Amino acid sequence: MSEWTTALHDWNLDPADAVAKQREMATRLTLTPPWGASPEAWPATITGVDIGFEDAGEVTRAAVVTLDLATLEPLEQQLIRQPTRMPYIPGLLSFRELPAAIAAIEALERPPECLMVDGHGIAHPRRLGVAAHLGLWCDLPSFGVAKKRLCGKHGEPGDARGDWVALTDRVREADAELGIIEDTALPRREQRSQLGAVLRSRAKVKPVFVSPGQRMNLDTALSMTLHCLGKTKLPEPTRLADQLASRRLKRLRDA
DNA sequence: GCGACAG
DNA sequence: ATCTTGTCGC
Repeated sequence: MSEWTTALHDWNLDPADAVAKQREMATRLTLTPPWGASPEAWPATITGVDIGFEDAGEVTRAAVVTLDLATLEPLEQQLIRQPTRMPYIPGLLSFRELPAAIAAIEALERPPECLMVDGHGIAHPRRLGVAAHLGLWCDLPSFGVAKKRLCGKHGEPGDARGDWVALTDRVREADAELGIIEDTALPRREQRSQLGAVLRSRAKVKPVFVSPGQRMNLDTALSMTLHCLGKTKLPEPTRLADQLASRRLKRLRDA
């Protein structure tokens, strides 16, 4: 894991180059979904993506689970294991997790139509969290559902499932182009950017952070997340990918 | 200069 | 993320 700077597909990146690459890629994001916030126009499936590790991080495990979006029944799943090539660096998570995630997605027999990723979408310092990066790479609508905040500020959402508050951040480089500055009429000094939502997915449980990725907006990402909610804090696609990627399931009852 | 910091 | 059992509470 010492030569992690050497190759990620066709990239040859050290941290500074990765950051530059993120700025460039954020430029190519399109926050317009092919369908709206109402279920009638949505695709037939949604694919949950998550990454886990073993051997003190030496091995990366990428799991993808495709569910029928109407019934939330699992249709197909893939699990890929490969040597880890990069350490974890806050803000550069996608460079560590994407190679394996992409391999898992390519292994799917049924082409994914929409991706729900464990992590952030544009709720990232340079607006390119894992979900956005992966959606851009696959050219698929994508959004992120993260368990912790990476950047931005927010209040406390209400107690009921479905309650949410906005996650906003100071305006950054890509924001005008992305169209996420909430009030362009305000003095530059007071402008804020709309990154996503802090959603109470389950009563009395810490909220999750929902943010759009590629070809997606907050309304639709929120609607889809709520629609995919089962009885737990995490929506089904991500929850299932999570238990697949996490080694505990394999240890307890390997099947 | 001092924190904060997805998985 | 991961190392880890039982346990308190809705």
